Amino acid sequence: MDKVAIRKQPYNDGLGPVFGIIGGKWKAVILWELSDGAVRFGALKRRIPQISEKMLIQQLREMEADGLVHREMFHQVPPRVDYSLTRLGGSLNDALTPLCEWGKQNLQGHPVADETRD
Amino acid sequence: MDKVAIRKQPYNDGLGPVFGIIGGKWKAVILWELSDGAVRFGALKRRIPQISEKMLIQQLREMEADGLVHREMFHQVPPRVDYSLTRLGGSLNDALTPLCEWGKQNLQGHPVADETRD
DNA sequence: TCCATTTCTTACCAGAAAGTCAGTATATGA
DNA sequence: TCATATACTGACTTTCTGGTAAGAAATGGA
Repeated sequence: MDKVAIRKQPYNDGLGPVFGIIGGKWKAVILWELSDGAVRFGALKRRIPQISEKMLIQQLREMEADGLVHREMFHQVPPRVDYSLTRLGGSLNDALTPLCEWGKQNLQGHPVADETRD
Repeated sequence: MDKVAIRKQPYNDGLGPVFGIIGGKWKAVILWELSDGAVRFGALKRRIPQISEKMLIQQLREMEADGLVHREMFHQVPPRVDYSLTRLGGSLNDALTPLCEWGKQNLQGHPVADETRD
């Protein structure tokens, strides 16, 4: 594995490191998709259609290294790999739900996320 | 003001847009620093020493546009500008606290945020 | 006159993050 | 023999983010 870029964040009562761990475009989404149990790589890909394979793998690997995600491979052909949340990943997911709720309540139809503005 | 880059996020039960709004290196930190009332630009700068003026202004402007932050200028010389949270910004801050707690409990001494790894 | 103060703007640049696309391995079934 | 499915890897390119440095405006004070 090659050198992973530091995802550096200013410290701030714990919030900085958190964004270091789930910052970026995909991590939180992936975490969310894993919340109801183990999912195969391919299935995960289908659940998040916009992501590229490369990104999905890259993010999963980083999350695995950070102890959020568990990876289990079955030696079959064609190969099968299941991803699931660790206890830590699950707890992070829990900590994320208020934020998710906030989004649902306050960001419906908000221009951010699908438009450009001046 | 020039075209602001879209901060595009994949939709996911509200979580995508949320990261569109507080994603990036500084927003959450700024939000946090505003939690105990209005702060002058200069004071904010001193509270977050690592941030550059350009970034601070840029992020504040985006947060203002997103309705998270209120900007009040006093016509004095030298100029004085106060920033404070809107109700929306405050509620986002609240939604952020579990995440912050999670970070404090689970990320103490974690390599992310101040190191490089392989 | 010249300097300091404060908030902000602009131009430019480096590096990081994310995207595209082609390729690899292996057993199975047609 | 050949295509298929699956989970990846690597090279390359594009887009985005963040950083530095310089300067503008306006007034009061040395």
